[in-house]
Amino acid sequence: MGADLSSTTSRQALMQELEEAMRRSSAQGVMYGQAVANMAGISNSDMECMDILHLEGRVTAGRLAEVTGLTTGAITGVVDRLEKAGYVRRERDESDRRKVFISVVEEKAAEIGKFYVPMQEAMLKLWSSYTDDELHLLLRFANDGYKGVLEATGALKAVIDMPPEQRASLRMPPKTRR
Amino acid sequence: MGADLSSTTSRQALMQELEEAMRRSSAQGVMYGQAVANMAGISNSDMECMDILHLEGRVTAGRLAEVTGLTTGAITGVVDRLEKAGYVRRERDESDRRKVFISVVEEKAAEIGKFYVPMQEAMLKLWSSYTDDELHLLLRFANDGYKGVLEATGALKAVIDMPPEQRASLRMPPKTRR
DNA sequence: GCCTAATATCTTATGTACTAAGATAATTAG
DNA sequence: CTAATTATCTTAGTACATAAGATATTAGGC
Repeated sequence: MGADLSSTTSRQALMQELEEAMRRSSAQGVMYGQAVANMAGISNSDMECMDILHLEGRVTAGRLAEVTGLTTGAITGVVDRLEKAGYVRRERDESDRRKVFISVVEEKAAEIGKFYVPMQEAMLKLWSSYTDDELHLLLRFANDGYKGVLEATGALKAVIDMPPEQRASLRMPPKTRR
Repeated sequence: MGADLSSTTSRQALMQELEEAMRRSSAQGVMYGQAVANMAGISNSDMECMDILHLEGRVTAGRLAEVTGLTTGAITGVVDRLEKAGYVRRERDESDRRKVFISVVEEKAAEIGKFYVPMQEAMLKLWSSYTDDELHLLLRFANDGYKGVLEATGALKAVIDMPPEQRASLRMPPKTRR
């Protein structure tokens, strides 16, 4: 557990502060992303798919559904919009003609990239104030953090398997009327 | 993952790696939040408002609209849903009866809190592997990061004032009529 | 006090993006 | 060749958002 260098209390407070700071900056990051999507005139999901396309390159519609957690029907809509706006192209796989590969139209996508310039500059400025060793620590933190959140996402499913009398009250009736 | 500590190139690569790691973990964090909202049976906006209520305490409907960026009409819907599900209560301000304060029903809201336990445990575990000094560095980083993103969000508005021939293609058709 | 303007929330009409279920089309297995 | 499987698209219905305006309350000028 803790490398308890000074008092336990202050360390606890430190962690609390850290949690809040992380939450704040993360929330602001989400806002930035939404602002970019807005300016580009596409939805959040559309933007998320563009992100995935950049990271993974040419992917199938099914893969997008898998990663985003959206239904294949929703992905059809996403790709329709992105294709119509000129950001991506549909390309049938010639060896398996059921599959549809989605690929980015780089020249057009670069227009979106412009909106990320302020963010990239801010991050660069921020990071340049750290030593290599400090950056390594941050990298380790980010990687461990990712693993931690993944782990927590898995553990979250276990929470649903808790005493049923509690669970019942948490559930929302999926059928609603207006 | 070899680290070349000396050359500028490796520092550049380090930053690139850091950017990607941050992006991944942040995206995963968003996913976690969505999963929690899903399990609690409320929408993302509903959850965001619950968050704000926890941070700011008893706030008016108008304040929620202001912070979330949603219209007041949308907030009416959010509060309707949350109230119906028992998470919040509407309370008219007696000194200005136009205003409606929204306050959390703590006993009910605690049920949502349960879903955050896995995340909190993961973070606690993660942070306990760092020294106090390291945590201070991380805190500084998170705070500076927040400021950086805020700054970038401001700068983003300036990007819209770029050559109009580019902007036109980016704009969303506001094709609503009434 | 009364009329007008301003403020805070809610209502209505409408549009977008989602899901669920199933249709369509291509591939694989028996 | 037929049946099962896989990948995407289509259709019908729902949720949640906006825009504009309705409603209710408060505040200001006379």
